[in-house]
Amino acid sequence: MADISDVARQAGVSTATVSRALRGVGRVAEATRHRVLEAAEQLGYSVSPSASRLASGRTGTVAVVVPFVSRWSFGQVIEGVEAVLRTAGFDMLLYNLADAEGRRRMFADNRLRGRVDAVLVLYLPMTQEEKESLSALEVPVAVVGALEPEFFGVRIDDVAAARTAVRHLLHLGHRHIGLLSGVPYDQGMPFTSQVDRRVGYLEALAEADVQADPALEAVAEFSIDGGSKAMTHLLSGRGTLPTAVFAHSDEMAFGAMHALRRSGLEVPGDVSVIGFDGHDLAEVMALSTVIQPLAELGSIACEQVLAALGTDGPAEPVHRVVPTELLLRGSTAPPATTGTGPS
Amino acid sequence: MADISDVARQAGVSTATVSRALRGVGRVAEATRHRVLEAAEQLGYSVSPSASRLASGRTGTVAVVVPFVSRWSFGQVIEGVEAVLRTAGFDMLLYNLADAEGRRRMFADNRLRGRVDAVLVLYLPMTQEEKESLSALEVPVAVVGALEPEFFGVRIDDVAAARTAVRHLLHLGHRHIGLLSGVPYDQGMPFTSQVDRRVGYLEALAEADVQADPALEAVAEFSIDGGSKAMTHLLSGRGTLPTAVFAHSDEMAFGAMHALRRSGLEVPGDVSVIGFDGHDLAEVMALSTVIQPLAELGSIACEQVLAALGTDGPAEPVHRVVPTELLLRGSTAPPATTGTGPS
DNA sequence: CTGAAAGCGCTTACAG
DNA sequence: CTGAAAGCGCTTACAG
Repeated sequence: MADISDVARQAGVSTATVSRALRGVGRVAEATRHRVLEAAEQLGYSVSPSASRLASGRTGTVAVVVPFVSRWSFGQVIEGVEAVLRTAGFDMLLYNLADAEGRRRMFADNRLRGRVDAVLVLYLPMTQEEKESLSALEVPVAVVGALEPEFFGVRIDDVAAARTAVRHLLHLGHRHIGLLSGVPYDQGMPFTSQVDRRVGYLEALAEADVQADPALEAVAEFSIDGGSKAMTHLLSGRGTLPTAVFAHSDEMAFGAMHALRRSGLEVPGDVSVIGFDGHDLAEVMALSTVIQPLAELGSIACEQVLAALGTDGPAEPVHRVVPTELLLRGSTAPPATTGTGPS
Repeated sequence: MADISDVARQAGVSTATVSRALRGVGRVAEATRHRVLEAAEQLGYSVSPSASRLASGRTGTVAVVVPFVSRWSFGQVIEGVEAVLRTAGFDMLLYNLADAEGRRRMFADNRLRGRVDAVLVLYLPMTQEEKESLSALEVPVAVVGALEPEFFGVRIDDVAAARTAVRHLLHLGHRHIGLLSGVPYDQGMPFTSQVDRRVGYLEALAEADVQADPALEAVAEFSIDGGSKAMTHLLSGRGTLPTAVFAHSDEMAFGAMHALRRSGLEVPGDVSVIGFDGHDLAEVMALSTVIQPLAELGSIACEQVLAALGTDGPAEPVHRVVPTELLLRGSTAPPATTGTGPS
């Protein structure tokens, strides 16, 4: 491979000029620039990323840290991030935490040091230590799904979104509303979203003077299977059966619908179901849901750190909250007239 | 940040020894190694990736090139890749082609040069030029979904898998079997899978002496919406209506089921549907499908290139075909007794 | 607008 | 087993 000195020789200039001409920085005479470009073209030259990184300290790379790559909602956010990155000419390094060991490697070992110009953390509750380890990187960090004072951030208003969903069920006449709550992957820290969506649920109930019933809450994984298990748990409970459930994700809602049908119950005839996310398949499943703009959350976070990388970037982390939308489909209806729900 | 010379000084050795001790290569006395490790620990030293790359020529990074990050099946493959990479301590650079422009940037501009030690290409039909651009990288390349002589590769036997699925429909008594075929994202080159699955479909029909009917084939995007459109197209055709359809992906099958229900047709009462992939939601949708081990395809491809990176790696590209499995659920049944399908 | 030169921080034959 | 030194290929003040 030709290197920068080959190009310099061919163009009859110094390597410094080649570097400037190729990157379009500094003052280079038009004619000189032209000669350099031509020489580079002729020699099939492309700059060595490793050398450029070492000399400049810039990597042209952004890390995206996710709990689970293959979960639908993360795919959406990643897509949003990727589009912005691609346009800006940045590379994306994807880190899947997957388990405690992966997590340790990422934070404790400071895996990211020197590898990226910025970090995007998607829906990950972090300990104080983990946050400090990120701060120690001294690069812009944006969090999707929470607003931390020390980082950029973008999220939806989970309390409001959940309240709206549950209000709708209340308006339909439901009084026994179950909550299918998701837990973060390591079962350790609950993430803001989980807590907030529960708060919204409780607020809506309180507004309507409906007594909250702990027996109507079930916690499980953020997945089809989790939703199915949580629903099954509620159905097998000794207490009141719900006539409607609010799930923390559409995938949980799908699992719940499946569990209900397996128990011989109809949606929405016996139990109404409302989900959260705006999954591709929600339409096919006729699922009412709270739509959140996942790809946009990713794009915004990405733009935040990219802006911070610029010379006139913000000095302080910027935070942003984006709106959600309740989309009603066939999975929600008034409760059966007996008002007692499925027997 | 402490650099390698700080560690060397602290440990009372040369930087060469620090480098060897830290990486565990070459001969280093146990006591020396110990002192180096301790010094590095004390100083909070971590090697500069940029410097290490420049000096060694290795990046510790593998590129994964996909047409669409957020499609379910790619997420599965990526997860398989990622698990292997994480264990091996490699980073993953994710490139989403998305459109012709992204594609051009990847191949023509040789974006990958100097950035990675190996490349994994997922389900991407490539032109001769694109393949040459990959070869020019002079790093191991593995393709998932096709077997190219010049690259490592892993795939399923699409012909056999499709044949098995269609045979099942034939055994049930269907004679008018539709094909919902997927097209690659840029509508340009058909990918091996698409072609092969159609071959399997035609072979199964031929075996059963069933005349293939071009009016029963529809081509659309590999998505819910694509499946819905393709199904709608078949239903609105002037020719014979199918009593069963074989879709190239579960997502297409979901879309088809949706389209059928919207037309007042029942699955499998009026039309049987069989999908392909083994999607998370296939169980909830009661979809019969051909299960392919997507994550495993990713892991295998990744292991192929990682092995090639080792000193005793294979000289020639290795190819592998993994088995699929037909899983029957409630979306397939014998045709209505009239034998003419939905009216 | 352009060049000489230092510097980025490692790795790796080579010698001993 | 260990070290001196070259080399990896750029970028960037600094000077002119």
